[in-house]
Amino acid sequence: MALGKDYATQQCSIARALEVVGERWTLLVIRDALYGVRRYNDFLVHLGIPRAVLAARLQTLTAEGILEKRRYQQSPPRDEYVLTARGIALWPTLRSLGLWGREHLTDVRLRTFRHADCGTELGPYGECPACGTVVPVEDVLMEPGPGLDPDPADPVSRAFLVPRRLLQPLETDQV
Amino acid sequence: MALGKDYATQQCSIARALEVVGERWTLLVIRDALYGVRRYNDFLVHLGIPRAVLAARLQTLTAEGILEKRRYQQSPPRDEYVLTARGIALWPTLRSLGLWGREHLTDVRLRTFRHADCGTELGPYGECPACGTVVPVEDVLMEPGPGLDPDPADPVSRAFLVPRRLLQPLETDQV
DNA sequence: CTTGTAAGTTCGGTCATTGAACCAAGGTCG
DNA sequence: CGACCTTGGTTCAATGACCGAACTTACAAG
Repeated sequence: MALGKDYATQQCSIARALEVVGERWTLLVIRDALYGVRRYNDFLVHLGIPRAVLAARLQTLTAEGILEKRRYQQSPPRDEYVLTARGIALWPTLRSLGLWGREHLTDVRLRTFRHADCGTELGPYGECPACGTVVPVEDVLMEPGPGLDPDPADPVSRAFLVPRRLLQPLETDQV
Repeated sequence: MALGKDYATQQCSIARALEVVGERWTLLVIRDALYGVRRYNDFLVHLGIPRAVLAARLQTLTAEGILEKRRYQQSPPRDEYVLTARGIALWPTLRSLGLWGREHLTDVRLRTFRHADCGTELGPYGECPACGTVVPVEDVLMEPGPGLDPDPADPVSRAFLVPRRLLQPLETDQV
């Protein structure tokens, strides 16, 4: 556990949140899940995470109600991990964290997020400045930016080179 | 480092951000800095963090330009750590993370954040719904909520039992 | 019946975190 | 003067987390 009992003494919802999502890799797993990744192997190749750590994180996130494990084929038995409402609710946090990283650290535009209905680029908190509304996560269009490697090694990164809606299931087989 | 070279291969500003602020304790140090904590000892007692880890985090955050070390008295020489603009820019991220934690994990209202000018409770991203503007961090009033321990052990937590503006320097000596 | 795939588990080595003890520069008290 | 206090650290041994590689299971395809 990232913080364990230490954070339990903290009377703060930020500390509580970090107990759940503050471990290494966890927020990146959730990010990938928002981008449409659902399968163990896709997380694995896209994140470059050790297998044991990925298995542990998926289990913790499932236990915390952020991901849901569901069988997507019977034979051979295969499960996928899908974000719950609780997990999807982390989108504004990840959006603002990514924006901070872009503005204060990288200075390169790697991805652009737009309101799919009107094409307007999202504001800092995931709202649409044109429509004046909070955009539902499934109506966010993720576009590749100029800073991205045009020929990445793994199939998941390749799938992200074309505009996609958030939460739209990734089908690496069909790529 | 939280993610080290592993994250460097990720073409993503979220991953870059987590390289800098994703290590254990780091976001809680920044949270405390936003709440007005500036001194080594105040961070220490309020967070319950090991001394060596605190020293390491303060150094990293200073090197990354998120905190600034400044001398606040000459004799004996004493330094304090103050947030830079880059550090203050993490407020929306911490605000949305805390809100997520409150809504999805704790269900108890530990603190309330208001626009100091008009008393309206802040919206999910730190904006003032009444004024329709983004509230500057120093104009955010932090109020204790009913879920807080009314008699905490450390003086920093005691200072937080009374409404305070964010970034207002904590003077534990005067409490 | 050999090979392949998806989703893991196991394991030895390395790296980070922890808590306790120690250090140092300068006060303050008697 | 000498003893103790405060602030802000450093050092160190023990524990725990993470890492990468190898192995496992369950099934399908050729």
